[in-house]
Amino acid sequence: MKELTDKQKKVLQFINDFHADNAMMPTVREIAANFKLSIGSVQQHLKALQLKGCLIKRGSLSRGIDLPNRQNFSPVAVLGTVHAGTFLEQIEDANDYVYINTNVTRNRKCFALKVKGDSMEPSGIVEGDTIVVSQGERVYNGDIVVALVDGESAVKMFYRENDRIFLKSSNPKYPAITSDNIEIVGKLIYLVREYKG
Amino acid sequence: MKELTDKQKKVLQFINDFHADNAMMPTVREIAANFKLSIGSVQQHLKALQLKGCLIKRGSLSRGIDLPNRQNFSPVAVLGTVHAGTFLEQIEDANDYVYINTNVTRNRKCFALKVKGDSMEPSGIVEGDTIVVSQGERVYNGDIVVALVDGESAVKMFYRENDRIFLKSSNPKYPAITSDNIEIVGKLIYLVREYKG
DNA sequence: AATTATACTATACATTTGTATTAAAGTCAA
DNA sequence: TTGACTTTAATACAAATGTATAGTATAATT
Repeated sequence: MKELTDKQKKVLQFINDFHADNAMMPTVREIAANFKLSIGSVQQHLKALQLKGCLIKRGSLSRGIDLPNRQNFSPVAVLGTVHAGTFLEQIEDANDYVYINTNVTRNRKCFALKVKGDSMEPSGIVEGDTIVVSQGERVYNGDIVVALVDGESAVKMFYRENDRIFLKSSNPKYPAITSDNIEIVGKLIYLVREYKG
Repeated sequence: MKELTDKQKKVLQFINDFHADNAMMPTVREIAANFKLSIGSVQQHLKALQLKGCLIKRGSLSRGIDLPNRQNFSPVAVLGTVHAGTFLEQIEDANDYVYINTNVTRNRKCFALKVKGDSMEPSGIVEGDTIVVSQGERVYNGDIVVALVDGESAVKMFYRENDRIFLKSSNPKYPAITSDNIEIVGKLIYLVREYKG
């Protein structure tokens, strides 16, 4: 990316802001109106930004500007609650979503869960946290997973020793779990926490 | 919001997905093409969705669909590292950003920091976490804050007792801090953690 | 039977929007 | 000065897009 002139920076900034506010890219004329410029002048700026790699045109679609470093977010459904240590409560109508950058969710099959309990507290997972779980991932010793043990689900650290799976809480007051009937649902890939009040 | 028909749900879902993928709303004809429908049919669906409050039209702009529950994200700059317990390292060029829903950042002045150290581990804040701090907030006992103590910065729990401020680590191996020269920089409002590998 | 809501097609028209062309003036470095 | 680049304007045209109209059909409700 070459250096941008002041005016080019301002135009790029405006495009960015406009998109953040309106969820759509501005038209040539909307940019022109903002800076009190002519259409041709804006065309020139867009052309320069394109040459410098800071802007992409999508054919001749309307509002067809795109930004190379655009951030994309996709909704991940919060499907239930994990009483970290024991059960998973399924939520009936999944109207709750967390929005995760597609850089993270790319090519993955994900869902999210609300955490209850303190069994993973020393790993930094506390009550109220929302965890994002990716299904069908390869898991290694020490990974944090959501697993089904005899039909009940929990968030635990995964360990395989001599072909036997152990699920350990990071909080020492809970014992490690092992069973012939353990199914790994998915692996933790993301966590968000909102502090309210 | 009234009940949506199956077809209306599908159309709404497509609009949502299209926007997530392309950062712009689809045109009437793009929707029509996706479902192999006529323009008029799509117009009908959009009209119904609008009546049911699930969709907003912005005048007669191109791609002028908007969604009432559209999620907006704004960049929050990651300004440095907090060696949770001691220093704050300032990062020179802030090219790192976290994107936070504007529902959270609304009307706030925020910045973000990378966490190092384990002094807040029992509160679920561990090394590598990115915390979002809001400046100029009113803080109450028990809130987690970023504070300057004699010029050095740290993430701690805030307590005021008899007009004296105490900053406590949740990890008991660190002592509480008190000083005549404590400045509260901001209050923790959000935390994100990405599990890599 | 009449009404209402849904679902769909086909076509025409008006507006919005991107693009091309031409022209002029300013800046900066070789 | 020349030349390259930037900045700006005015205008015209083509493509994309929203909107309106007219008509058919089905299902559920009154």
